[in-house]
Amino acid sequence: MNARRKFRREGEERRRQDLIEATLDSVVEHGLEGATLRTIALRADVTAGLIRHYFPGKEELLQEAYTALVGRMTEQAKAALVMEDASPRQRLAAFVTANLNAPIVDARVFSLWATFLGRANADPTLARAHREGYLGFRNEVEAVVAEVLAAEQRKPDAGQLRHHAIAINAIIDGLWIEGCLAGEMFSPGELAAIGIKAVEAELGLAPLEQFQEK
Amino acid sequence: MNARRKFRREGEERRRQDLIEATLDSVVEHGLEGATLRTIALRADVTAGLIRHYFPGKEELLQEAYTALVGRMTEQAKAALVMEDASPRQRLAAFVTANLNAPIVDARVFSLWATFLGRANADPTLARAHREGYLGFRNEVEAVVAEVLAAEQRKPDAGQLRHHAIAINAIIDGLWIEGCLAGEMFSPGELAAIGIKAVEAELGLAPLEQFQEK
DNA sequence: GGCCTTGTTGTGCAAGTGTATAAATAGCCT
DNA sequence: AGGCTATTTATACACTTGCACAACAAGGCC
Repeated sequence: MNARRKFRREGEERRRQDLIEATLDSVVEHGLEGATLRTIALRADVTAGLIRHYFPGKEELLQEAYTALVGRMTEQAKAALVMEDASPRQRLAAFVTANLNAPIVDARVFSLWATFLGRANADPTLARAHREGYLGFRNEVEAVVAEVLAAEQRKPDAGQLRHHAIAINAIIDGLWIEGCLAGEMFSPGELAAIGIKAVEAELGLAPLEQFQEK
Repeated sequence: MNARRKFRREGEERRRQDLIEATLDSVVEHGLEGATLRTIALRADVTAGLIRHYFPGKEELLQEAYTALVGRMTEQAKAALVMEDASPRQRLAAFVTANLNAPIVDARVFSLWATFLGRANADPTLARAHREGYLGFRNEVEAVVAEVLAAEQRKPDAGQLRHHAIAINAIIDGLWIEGCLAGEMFSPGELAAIGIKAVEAELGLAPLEQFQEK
């Protein structure tokens, strides 16, 4: 007597995205291996069998989900750089600020980032996806740094530029983690302020309208 | 005719440590949920049933493993601070250097760190273990920073001190991650050099025997 | 309106999971 | 030497997992 479940046919792209989103949600909640096909399907309001219609297997689904996550993260981060009519220094500050506030500072995103990255050394596919995202990010940083220094009439060589980019990248990453893991320990905007000061110190820029301590 | 497997009785503490080590190895290789009791037991050269004799269940085993990991990490990190006959500034530099080289910079440790932390927001026990380790670390940083600045006749207030500690912590964490994930992209000692320069810039210390760029 | 493609469901299955518990034996104590 | 006990093995069990496949029906097409 159990009637068969009603369903609607969604467009292929829509379904795939829904499944990926449900996968990320499940991973946040239950971990990588703990996110089962049935859990994912339940969250996508679909039965488990359907997943196999869109993805060859669980592994591929997870990989696509991670790729989508990394893509979204770097896209959001870099979006802060496209500002018209702004000095290089303002753009750099805006970049730091954007990366140290919501939605990039977010416990859910961090959970996903850490969960997937934890398996990077055992899964070359994940490792490569991360590497590409990371290098893209760092290149963006390096480009802005070059602009900032050029505006200050300074001509660092390639090695110095690279070191600045690595350090600034580390500052942003480190503060991002602190914010994601313990957001309530910081007042709004505090992380961004710390980040901007640290970045400017790294580049040897004189503070603008602020006084140095003492 | 299968003879029963031979075995030796190990001391309790020894067995517990072996099991914890085997657990960490399995987590690195297969992930949190992928590390099954049988895998762990195999690695510890023991049968699965024995685990239940030392730990109430899998969850408790994982928690103890994580606690052991965090303890080892913070212990190693802080060990670099106990130096006799060294100026505060030298101690700070040694601290940064120690944290940006092996064995702290290590792909396996990073994998574990990320894997466990990925579940911190869903598992309060893990979250607390991390929080305690992190705060202890940051307090150490803050103490050294205070010494360094005092030696330079500077008297930052509590807020400035806190901000410096947060920033320096971020620098170390961020560079640590870069080193763990892409160690081969950096020449030996390069990360430590970048870190020391960034930290000194953050604190507004004049470089010692090096020239500024340009 | 009826058909036909294919997105979607439901069921089945072998392998593997954590846990429980009985059976064996290693090694200390007297 | 021989027993006692706690450590260790081995087996059993209920349940979940990823995957395979057959049945079904949603919705475009003529």
